[in-house]
Amino acid sequence: MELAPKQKRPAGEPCCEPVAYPDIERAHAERLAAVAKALGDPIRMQLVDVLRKHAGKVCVCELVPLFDLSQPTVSHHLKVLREAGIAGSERRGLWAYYYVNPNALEELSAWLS
Amino acid sequence: MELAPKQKRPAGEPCCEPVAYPDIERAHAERLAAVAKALGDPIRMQLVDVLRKHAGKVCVCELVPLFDLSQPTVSHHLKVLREAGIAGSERRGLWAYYYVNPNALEELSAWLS
DNA sequence: ACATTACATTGATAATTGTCAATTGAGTTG
DNA sequence: CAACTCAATTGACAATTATCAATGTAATGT
Repeated sequence: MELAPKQKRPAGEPCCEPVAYPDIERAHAERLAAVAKALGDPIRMQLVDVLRKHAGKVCVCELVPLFDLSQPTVSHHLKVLREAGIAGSERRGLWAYYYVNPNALEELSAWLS
Repeated sequence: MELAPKQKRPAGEPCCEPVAYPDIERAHAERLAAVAKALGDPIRMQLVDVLRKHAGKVCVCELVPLFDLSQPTVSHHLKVLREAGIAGSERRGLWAYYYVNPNALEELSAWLS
């Protein structure tokens, strides 16, 4: 958007120490933001919480009744978590089991602290 | 949405150990999700990163040129961060200085690990 | 007072998202 | 094969969001 040469300070004191660097390279920010975005919904946050508390894998048929949502909607949220790398799934016969991939969460957690 | 009595197992083995609990109370999930949602945009992620790296407060006039975005758009993102409790601002004369409120990030970070 | 600067707000718009009903797909049982 | 079960996908729709241009507001400088 070309907003480059905007530095016409009003003669008075400058606003602050010279510059603030965008250290974090864009790619990293995008990756972290993607994970955060996937967590940015209360339903998905609860899904992750349930999955994490059950160290093993949890059947979708157990997850759906936990929420006042249609099965397709829960399925949608699980897909979002999958695509963000936060959750993984595994089919076993008729059922699908979901689990949390701790790496994705650690990545964000590490950056946050 | 009344999807309660859905437990008609197909006679064969059950899908998994009885239940998965929604331990996390909804309010907490909503709070955490709100913070995550605010971080769920690459621009805001970079804004937070810059603010954090500059322990002090950073002038908006330094933040705007870092992005290929209009000043109102950056202002919008800063507002989102403010409303999520992630950032705070302070006016000093003509300028506005933003800073990160570490508590908000810690809250999320703590839950993540 | 008037012009200028910094930032916020408003209004508009295109893109994204959360949700459901209906359907599809895949696996199991009879 | 036919009937059934679990989960994913599709299509539709309302709500939210990211963005910009234009305007507003408040402080500063001349």
